[in-house]
Amino acid sequence: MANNTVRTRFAPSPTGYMHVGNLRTALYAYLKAKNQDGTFILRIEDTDQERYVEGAVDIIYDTLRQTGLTWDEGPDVGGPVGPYVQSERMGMFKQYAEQLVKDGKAYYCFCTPERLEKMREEQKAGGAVVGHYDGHCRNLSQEEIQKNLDAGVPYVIRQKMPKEGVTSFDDAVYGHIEVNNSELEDQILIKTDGMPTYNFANVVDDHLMGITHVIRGSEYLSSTPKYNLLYQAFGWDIPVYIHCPPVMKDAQNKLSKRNGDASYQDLMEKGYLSEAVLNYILLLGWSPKGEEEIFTLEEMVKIFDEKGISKSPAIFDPLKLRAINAEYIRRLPAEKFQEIANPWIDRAVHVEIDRALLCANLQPRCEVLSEILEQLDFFDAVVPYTTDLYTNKKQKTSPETAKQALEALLPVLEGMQDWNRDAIFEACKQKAEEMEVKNGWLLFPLGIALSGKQRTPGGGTDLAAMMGKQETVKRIQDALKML
RNA sequence: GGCCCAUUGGUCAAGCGGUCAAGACAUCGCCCUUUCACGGCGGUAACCCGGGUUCGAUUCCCGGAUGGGUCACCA
Repeated sequence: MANNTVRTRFAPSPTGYMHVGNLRTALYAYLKAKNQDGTFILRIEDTDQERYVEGAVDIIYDTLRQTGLTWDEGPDVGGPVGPYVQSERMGMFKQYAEQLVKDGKAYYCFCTPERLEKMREEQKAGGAVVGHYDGHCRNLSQEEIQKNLDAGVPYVIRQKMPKEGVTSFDDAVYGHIEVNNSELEDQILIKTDGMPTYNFANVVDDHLMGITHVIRGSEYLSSTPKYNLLYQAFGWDIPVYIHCPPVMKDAQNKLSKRNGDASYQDLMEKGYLSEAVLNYILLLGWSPKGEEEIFTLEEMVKIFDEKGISKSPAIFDPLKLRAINAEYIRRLPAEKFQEIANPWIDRAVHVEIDRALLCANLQPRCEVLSEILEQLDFFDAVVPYTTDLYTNKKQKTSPETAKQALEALLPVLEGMQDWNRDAIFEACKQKAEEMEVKNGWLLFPLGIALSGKQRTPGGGTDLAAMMGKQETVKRIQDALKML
């Protein structure tokens, strides 16, 4: 891998399921790297023990692997700038903060939580910016500092922020953004326990790992100036920022991890295809140049351009996901469809049927694999129904005509030698011609008799072919008894 | 509340001073048809509101409204 190329990272916290918003961030980071022939890095940010969820790291691995977002450097595969698990990097941050203290760009702060609390109350009463640290320890004398240090007074390390002027940066998505430095407070770099704050660790890690493009959610937009002030304090190169708008559940609420169907795992269980999900989230907040919107991962890599990322939040639309999933299913080679449909068919059907023929009928009728279950509920046994199902205006059928139709069909079918789809249909069609009736008049009732349903994956003759002669004849005879 | 950001049909969105304002999903209708689908064809449907700037604003500027984000010894 060449030097100087793009290096992006996906840095999730193992705090639970992977929802589509997270996955989209990973996708974009992967695409950006690969589009430039760069390196995609996985870093696990597991320092929040409070929220740590058992097994969450595996979910991250599994999701990225299943979607094909393979990382070039990461906890398991290693790499030149490891370790890639943040908890294993904890020891190294304090020296960086102390370097800043030496340079006069940061300072020890011995303020107690109680004093901070009191300070905030006073700010509320006065006119000062509420919440900002008042700089109490910013100018302690060397003697005072040493005295406190010697006495073992707990302290944090804070960065000296400029009090005037503006800090600005150019985001690849949002453009030029600037904030007044007076809005920024002296941020804590190292906590009382000696551990770095998230922001600090993030900057140091990204720099040490040579990240050139930081791709993350827009919730970081307003803290980016703080990040940049840190890069500047160290004299490090500032990365390119690509902030992505949030994925919403509706106009008001972000997609929540709690909401079941938002997670990748749940979508898989519901019978969505991994490729389809990836394709949908690609389009959630990003638009391609042309009008094609179905892409393989390889194609995505080729066409991805962060300029296509939109600035406003996008609402997750399950209907569109379904449509894209349906498109993927339809494009599957027949054998492949049968392969992935089989487990679902197994759950619904326990008798022998012609699965190849079934699948040929199922494939265009199935938007999500889980639908297979309800669609095939009539194979084991006819679904209980009433004879008014035979009434169909368009086919001009009724229970009475159905009786005639089935009585006419029964001997035809009983006389079949070769029991296959085309032969059955031909024979039935001939019968219809002979009786001078429309195919539908004759065959619509057959479907009802065989299934007990008006909607089935395949017409009457298809169902007959699938379930076999014996079962077909039996079901017609049973149906006739009701008429 | 301060600051930052956003606002095109129901949804995702193209647009980047002059367009009959793309496309996709959804929806409606027609065709095809042994049900239902697939497929094909067609329809309905949008620039948040005021002011400017300009010969001309969806596009640029300023307000307002609405929505989102952010203001921790959490990540």
